[in-house]
Amino acid sequence: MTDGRSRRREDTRQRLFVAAVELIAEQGFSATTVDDIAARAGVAKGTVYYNFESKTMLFEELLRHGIGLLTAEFRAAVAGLPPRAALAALVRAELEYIRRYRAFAQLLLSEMWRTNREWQQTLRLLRGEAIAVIAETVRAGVDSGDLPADLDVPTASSALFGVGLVVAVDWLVFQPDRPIAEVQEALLGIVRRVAQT
Amino acid sequence: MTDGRSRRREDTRQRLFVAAVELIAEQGFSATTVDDIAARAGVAKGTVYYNFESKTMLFEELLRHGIGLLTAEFRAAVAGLPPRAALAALVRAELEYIRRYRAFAQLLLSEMWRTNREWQQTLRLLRGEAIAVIAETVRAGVDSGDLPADLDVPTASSALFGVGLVVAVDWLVFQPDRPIAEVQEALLGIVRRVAQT
DNA sequence: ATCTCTGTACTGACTGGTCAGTCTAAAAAC
DNA sequence: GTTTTTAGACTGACCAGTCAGTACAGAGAT
Repeated sequence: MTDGRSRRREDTRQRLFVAAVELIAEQGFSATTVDDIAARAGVAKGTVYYNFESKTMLFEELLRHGIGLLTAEFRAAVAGLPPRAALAALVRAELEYIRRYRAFAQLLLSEMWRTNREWQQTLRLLRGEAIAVIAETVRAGVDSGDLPADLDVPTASSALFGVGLVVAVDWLVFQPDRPIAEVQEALLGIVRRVAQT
Repeated sequence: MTDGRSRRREDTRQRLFVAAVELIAEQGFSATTVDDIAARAGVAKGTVYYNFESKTMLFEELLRHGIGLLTAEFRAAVAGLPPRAALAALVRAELEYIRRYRAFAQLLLSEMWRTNREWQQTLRLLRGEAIAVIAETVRAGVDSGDLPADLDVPTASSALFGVGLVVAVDWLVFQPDRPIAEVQEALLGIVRRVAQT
């Protein structure tokens, strides 16, 4: 599993992920061709189909990989913190993630609210996993009295997730010269004020 | 201009707009075929090309039409109001618009942050027109001292626009049974708190 | 009133190109 | 010697855009 052979194969898969995420972020899933992905990754087309079952499966595995990473960072960020600090840590983690994987964030923003696509079910499930971490934190805050008791936990959680995504990507696309630290401050300010009881 | 012939033609164009906006919101621009649009509108494929130069031009005219409407409603909403009331009116107008044209809002959210698409330039321009109305209002608020003097006007304006879009569409897609009035209250609450000096 | 005539709106079969996915034989990596 | 990758020709489905032809409303002409 970690011998030379599979390490090599894992490299190729990573290169294909990187190529696919960039192209799909720019153009969308349908407008991106498998030939493009192979060319950008510097591999032959056959290699794509040696490593992935289909274009759709490549995309689904990409989604799983990307959101899995995000969920893991969310979990690491909140570990052991009290509710209010944990909430701030989540915002920081989300923005840090978007800064590192901006193409994936852009892709998520564009494909997240689609309906009637083959991979839509997968995406919903994964989105749910990431938001569940946020929801646990918000729930803890409500239970401990740190957050307003009448707060709608699932709604607040998904709104928090979406707001971070849209504000950060908007900033990246339309004002790419500005430092991400500013977005982070602005968002933290918003969340802090909103969370005030 | 308003005789039977052009009225009929205008009807057909409207039907094509409606069909196109629904399909593109669900599937995206590239995944939506001209045959699909024609079929949903109940016309022959040739009719699409009789009324529009190309699939891309149909989409661009659709964007112009939809965002033009939004911009007009923004202008009507703020007319004559003092800054803080105008800001609340803008949020209300945006949500009212999204409630009425939910498919168009979904489409906007999905295509807004794309790069490298033929119609991207048009979309940026139109987005700028709508946000300009928000920016004028925010600017007036800063000048009159109703809003913090150190507020970054363009950033705050585009963030406000994007946040309304993402929160409302997220609600519509993932919790469609809930009344939009709740989103409106939640968003107004957020904006009110954030705008506090 | 009926009868051409004319431009407008629309039709749907067809074309040329594009693209996901297949296949092969041989090379390279391990 | 087994796994992974290569290069790219090929197939079949699909799809944007075209075009010759139909339908029909209304505007004179008789």
